Amino acid sequence: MTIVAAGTSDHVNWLAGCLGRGDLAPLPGDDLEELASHLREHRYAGGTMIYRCQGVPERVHILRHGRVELTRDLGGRTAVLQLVHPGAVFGDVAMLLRTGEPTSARAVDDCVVASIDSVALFGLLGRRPLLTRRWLVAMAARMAAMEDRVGDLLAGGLDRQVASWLAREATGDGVAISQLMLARLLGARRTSVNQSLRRLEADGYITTGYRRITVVDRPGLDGLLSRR
Amino acid sequence: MTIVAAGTSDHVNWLAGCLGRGDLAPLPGDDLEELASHLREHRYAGGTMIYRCQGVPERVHILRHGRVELTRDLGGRTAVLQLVHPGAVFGDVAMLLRTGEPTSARAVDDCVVASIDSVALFGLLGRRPLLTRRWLVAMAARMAAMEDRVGDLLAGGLDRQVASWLAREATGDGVAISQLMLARLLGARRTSVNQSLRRLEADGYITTGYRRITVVDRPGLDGLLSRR
DNA sequence: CCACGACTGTTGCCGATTCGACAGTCGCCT
DNA sequence: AGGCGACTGTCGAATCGGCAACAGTCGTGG
Repeated sequence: MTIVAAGTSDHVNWLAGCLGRGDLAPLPGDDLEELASHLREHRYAGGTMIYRCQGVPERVHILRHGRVELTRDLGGRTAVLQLVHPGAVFGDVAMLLRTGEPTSARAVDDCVVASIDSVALFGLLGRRPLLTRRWLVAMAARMAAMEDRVGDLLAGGLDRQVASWLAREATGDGVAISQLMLARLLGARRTSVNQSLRRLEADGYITTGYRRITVVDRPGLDGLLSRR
Repeated sequence: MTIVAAGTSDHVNWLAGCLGRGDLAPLPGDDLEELASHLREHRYAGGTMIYRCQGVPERVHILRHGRVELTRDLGGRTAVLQLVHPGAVFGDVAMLLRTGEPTSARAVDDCVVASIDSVALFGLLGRRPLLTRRWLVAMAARMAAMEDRVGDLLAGGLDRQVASWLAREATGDGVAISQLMLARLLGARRTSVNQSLRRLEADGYITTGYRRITVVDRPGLDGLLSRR
């Protein structure tokens, strides 16, 4: 892990596109600049821990590059609660609620993570109403994603979960993910996920490769989810 | 459903205790009063729909009495995403994101629901920074609950889910809930939930009655969840 | 360019859950 | 008090996913 000073102008530009739906709650330039001035950038190699389940967290993180998984140890197994994408915030819930952070964060790929001291952010939210509003909208977006996730988990069989996850996560040319990680994300065994994937492949919806899943027939996949 | 004008002083007192953790983001009296002045109160009989999955919602709701379930129709079955308790907000996520409301709300018991026009609330959040901050904290609390929920769903077998739900939901003398509703809440079949309950009962953790589950040995239940 | 670690494909068995069905109980409403 | 609708308890058959094990493939780093 290396540390890099932040707060330069390209940080400000980058920040403007973060924190969820900027179009719904625009931020003035000086809010962005003050936020950027508090940020410090860290790099983490793929597979390393960013933090472990801990007490009240000292920093709130914004992911710049790579992917981060938030995990929780429950019942002897490790559940992956969320896969964080660039531009998203993590660690803020515990900070807002003043509770211990109940999850651990692990870099899936090589990552660049910007972070801000919890106390500084807390003060900032008090002084900058528009930042608070933006944060609220971003939190709502995450909440909607979490509700979708719960819906998937409740809805039915593993095939449906796999299909739903692919429909939501796969961009144009597919997803780079190992079957093992996908299995942990869905709370299932790798062998079962493998079988689901092969069924979807046999039905012509996807193709699979090494650490990669490609959606071939997205309309068909969507239809699968709405029909059944 | 009957409509009652709101905005009286007892509404203000009641509101002060709503919206999650008030201790973390206190609201001045005039913020509360303005919010209360916009509220209208509706009553719904148990079992009736408050709203169905719809377009952009016109009102945001705060539950005053009773319980409300937020459901989503997926894959031919109805999944219960959340069981709303008095003092909690629902319908705000879609309003903040300007999207259609993807869930339906049904009164489980006889309910009293206060609601505010979406546009009015939107304006209010713009004018009242402390209200926005409070709303953010309340949203964070719901987010934490949702993460717990996902953890339960990922963690393991049905017995664990039932135990975990009971540990979280059961107050002093138990919960009033039918096994069918609990099953829909956990995404399982009623017969399976029935068997889990009878196992927990046989092990001396709970007793069951008509539409009621009573936790007899809470320490044991907690132990069950942390150990395994 | 080779070796090793990580990942994928597959199989048989088993326990857990679902499905469909039915009988008995509870409580509310008339 | 009676009747009806909702809820609970139970069963066997079918299905799904978990478990354990192993062989084959990929790609990366030395």
